[in-house]
Amino acid sequence: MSDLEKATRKVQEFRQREREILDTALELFLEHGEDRVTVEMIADEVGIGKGTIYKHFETKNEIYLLLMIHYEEELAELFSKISESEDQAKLASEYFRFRISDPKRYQLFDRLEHRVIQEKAVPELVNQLHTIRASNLNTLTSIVEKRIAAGALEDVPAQYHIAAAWALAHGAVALMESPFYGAYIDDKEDFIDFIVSIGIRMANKGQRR
Amino acid sequence: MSDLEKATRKVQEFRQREREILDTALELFLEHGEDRVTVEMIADEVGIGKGTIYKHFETKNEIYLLLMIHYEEELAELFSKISESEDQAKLASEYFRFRISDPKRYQLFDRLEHRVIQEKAVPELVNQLHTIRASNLNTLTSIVEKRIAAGALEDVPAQYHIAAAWALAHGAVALMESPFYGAYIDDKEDFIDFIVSIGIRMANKGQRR
Amino acid sequence: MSDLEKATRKVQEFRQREREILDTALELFLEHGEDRVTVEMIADEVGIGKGTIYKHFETKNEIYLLLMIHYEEELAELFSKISESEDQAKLASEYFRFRISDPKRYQLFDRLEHRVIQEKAVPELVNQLHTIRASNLNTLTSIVEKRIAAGALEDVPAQYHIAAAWALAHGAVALMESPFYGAYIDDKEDFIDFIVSIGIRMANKGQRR
Amino acid sequence: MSDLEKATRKVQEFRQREREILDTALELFLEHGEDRVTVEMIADEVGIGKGTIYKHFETKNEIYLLLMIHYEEELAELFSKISESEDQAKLASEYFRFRISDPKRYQLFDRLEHRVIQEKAVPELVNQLHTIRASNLNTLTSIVEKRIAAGALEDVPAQYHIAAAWALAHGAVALMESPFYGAYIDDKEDFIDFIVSIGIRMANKGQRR
DNA sequence: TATGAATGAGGCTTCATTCAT
DNA sequence: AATGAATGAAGCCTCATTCAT
Repeated sequence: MSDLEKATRKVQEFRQREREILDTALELFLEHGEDRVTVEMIADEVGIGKGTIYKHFETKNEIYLLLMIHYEEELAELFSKISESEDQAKLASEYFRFRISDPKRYQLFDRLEHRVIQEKAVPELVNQLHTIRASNLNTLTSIVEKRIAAGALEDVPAQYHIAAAWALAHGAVALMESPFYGAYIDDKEDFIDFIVSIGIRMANKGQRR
Repeated sequence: MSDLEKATRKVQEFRQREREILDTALELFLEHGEDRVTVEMIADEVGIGKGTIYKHFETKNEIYLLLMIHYEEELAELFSKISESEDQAKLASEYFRFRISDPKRYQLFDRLEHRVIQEKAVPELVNQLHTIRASNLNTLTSIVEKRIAAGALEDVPAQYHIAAAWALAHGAVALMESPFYGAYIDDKEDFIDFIVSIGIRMANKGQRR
Repeated sequence: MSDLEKATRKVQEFRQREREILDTALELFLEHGEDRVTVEMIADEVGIGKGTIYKHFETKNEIYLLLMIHYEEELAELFSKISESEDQAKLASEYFRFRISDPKRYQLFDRLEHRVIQEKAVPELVNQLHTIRASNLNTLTSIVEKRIAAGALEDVPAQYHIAAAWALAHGAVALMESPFYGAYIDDKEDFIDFIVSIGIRMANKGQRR
Repeated sequence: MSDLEKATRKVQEFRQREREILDTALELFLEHGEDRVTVEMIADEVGIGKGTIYKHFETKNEIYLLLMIHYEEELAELFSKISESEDQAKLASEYFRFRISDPKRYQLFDRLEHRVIQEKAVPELVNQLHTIRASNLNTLTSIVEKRIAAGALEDVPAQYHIAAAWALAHGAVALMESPFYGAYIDDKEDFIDFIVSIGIRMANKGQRR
């Protein structure tokens, strides 16, 4: 094996390990709650030393943020795939679906963002996260604007459509995940259908006030 | 003053102090974030000793829960006032309005509940909280059922109407409070109008799918 | 015992404990070197818990600085005693003597100051330390100026006399304390006499260059 | 190129690299303070791997000591140059001048020596350092003894002359380098002249006590 | 020989809770 | 009842050193 190949492999292994740490951290955060998970727990679970984690990430907060950024990047990737296809109308519903698809993760990130912003930690990464998000939202906005222009959607600012959908999805997630409110709804499948129908209705044919 | 009067007064003072501690704690949590607020900070702000707080509450988690319970009790009180009046149609919108009225507080409690349940702390109080909530929801449910029966609302399980409203309110709060998404909406007043109109529409005239 | 007395006693005990921590810390620093002494060691030696130390001092650096400040305050006290007496000529030699009297402590503080300034730690306390020092130097300066005016000392800026004496004392301390250079001098008593004679000569009758 | 030449070159390159590491380490220690400089920083600055440093030096303490030894060797070299010349009277003043010429380096080594001795690290190198120093001091001592015999210097043990000069130089360096005391002297050039004149006086014509 | 990923002991600090007064 | 000093478990992070490649 050439030196170059060796070096490449090393770099890949390093990246792989990083991925492994992040995946494990996410799992543990979801399972035990972010407060209960220590850096040492993550290291133990991955099967590496505590110090190794700090070769990859400067602080625990950086782990939080990288997780969030990856999430937002997944979304961006999804968007870029759809954008290439002809059926751009799907974009909005895919966005909605993605946000709702892994509610526990979504809620975790919601809490983490609050915490990280509260502590004013790693502001560069927070900016990066927000930049990606903004880009995703822009993509979405332009799609929605086209559909408004085409008369398919009520003529309010495109942001309103998106924000309302976001809010409904966010709220639905919170509800289903809540130990209390989740139990209040018996047939979740059916309820989700109901929510989706609302989402569609609220976009399409509203007559304000 | 008789011994009884004295005792009564003492009890009242004790209650008053409890109220004061809770109010101060809430203020501090909202201002600095629940993680940054120590029991000592609360005691200092109230002007009492740290130990005194532990005469009133067994743990810090108990403070969290009592705050949440009070919130839910306020809501119950509001309900009982409205229930006496003839205009029960107002109930749903009042519920909605109350939930949205102090978004920071609402979100704080949302985070606290997650934490407290995660840690399986003070389960009796969690139960109590959930009992009050259930009662409030029941009140709400029966109102909504009556209105469905009267043909004023779409005929889906009453819970769906309530849960959908809850979700929309919850999501709208999260959106407006988010440092990122909040900035995405320029004219918040107008957006709230839009959301409210959706809330009404989604209850009234839906034609599913 | 009245409540006031009780409170007073408590405060005194608290002060006493603070003193105890500082004394113990100093001893340990001198014995094992500042790098080897952990906060836990200090706590153990005093016979208290680690956390208790942090009721008295915010950081370990604060302990360093308080120790230095106390040292400088001792010196100030000595000065104020002498200033009241008629024989102010003694002041300079007392200063010299004090600086030289506990060489290990002096050197410890020298190292600590370097470290603390390097780390830009607790700048308020550093300022406080420097303020006391400046005051001590001012006292000294005015004495020396009077003696220059009286023709007892060579007419160079008073600071030169003081700084030269300081430098000689500082150097002598370093020399005696050095494991290597200290061994280079057999009869330390006699050497110190020699140094002192230099100190006197250098002040009195110099003809520059 | 012959194998011998190759080997020789390799050895030279290895030596060169060692020199480079030490130079870089010194620079970094002076710039950021010895506590803040990690082995990794040194390696990065030199542009080599961390592990490579450990091919040259067993521990970080060894780096400290080699730096100090080189310093003392520079001094020895200076001495050997002067010793060959006729004007041996210059020796003492050159010693003095050398010690004072790079005060930051001098102080760094002073701190490092304390630390290394405190930790009882690499005692062989400490011995080596002290051996070179002793040799330098011996050279110096014999010169001074000749000048005493010639009546040029006061008749006290030669060590006293040397130690006094050392102490004065050491103290002067400490004073000028101190963030506090350094600021106490306005015109440093002039003050150094003053100190030097003292140095001369204290050697030449003293009348003890 | 050169590398740099991995290690883990060790240090500082925080804070909910206890308890003697 | 009120106090606040004392506690110590627990967490984050650093960095000299090792070792497999």
